[in-house]
Amino acid sequence: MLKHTFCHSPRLSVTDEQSLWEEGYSTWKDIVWSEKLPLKYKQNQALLDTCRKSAFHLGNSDASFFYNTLPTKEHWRLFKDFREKTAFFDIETTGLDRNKNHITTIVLYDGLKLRHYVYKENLEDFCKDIEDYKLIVSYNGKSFDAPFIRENLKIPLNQPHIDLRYVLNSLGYRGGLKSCERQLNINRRGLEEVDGFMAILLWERYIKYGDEKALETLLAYNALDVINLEVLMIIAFNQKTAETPFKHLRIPVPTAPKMTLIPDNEIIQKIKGIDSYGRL
DNA sequence: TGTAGTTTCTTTGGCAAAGG
DNA sequence: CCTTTGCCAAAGAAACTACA
Repeated sequence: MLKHTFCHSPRLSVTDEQSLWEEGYSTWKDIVWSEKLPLKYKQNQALLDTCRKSAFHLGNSDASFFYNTLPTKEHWRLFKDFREKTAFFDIETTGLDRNKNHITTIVLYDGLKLRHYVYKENLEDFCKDIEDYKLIVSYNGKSFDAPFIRENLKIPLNQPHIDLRYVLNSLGYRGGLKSCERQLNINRRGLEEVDGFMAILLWERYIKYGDEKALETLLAYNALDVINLEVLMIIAFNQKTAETPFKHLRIPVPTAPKMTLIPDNEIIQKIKGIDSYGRL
């Protein structure tokens, strides 16, 4: 998708880009090799420069160049070109306030390998593992997960970051991650009843009683969220490209990876209905 | 070529939504 | 509970057009 992108050039809107596509300018090459361009003087100058730079930066696998020049609404375009270097991630915490609460677990998924990190066990390993990726994807992570990680783990976490909340929102899907999954018929396989609040209670149970099954259930929930992020990203990417002339960019939806973390339904049922003071 | 007038892009501010 | 972001409207800054 990036090779077809022109709207990261100064003074060039997505509408201008649309008209370029309609006039037959499909890729950066078509601009660079063209005798004369159909836009206004300053736009043409900038566009020529942008297309040359873009070819260079894509050749260098430099995601930041595109991230910094594209309008935020168009960040989804980075996905296909940087898919091999993309990490999906999600955190669970003891609450929403990052001054009072801390991270309990993190799950990291790159489409092949699923890794998890646990507070006071191996949480810090996340810091070096995430460095291998050039693009990170989350749901509402720009305002929640990423600032929480920066504060808690003291890392910059400054990779280009696609927040699916806003991508899905622009496609008409709103109401939170679980709601988006339902609208798109994405399965939650035995974890339908777990939510962020229960994640706190599962963690408390693990800490209080050393209940390993509670931790595994929490990690299974955390992992499922992250696995579904990839599916959502691909569906969103396909719907976005369907709005352009470049439908051949469609990505097949992957089959779910095998899960070794097994949620414990007995614990889920037990915790369901407990209020924030731990009473039934 | 210089400048007024118009179009187009960018910045600013207040509001609502989402995460555990 | 708190923070960040996108959205939308309005104002501001650039750049383009027309005309003498």
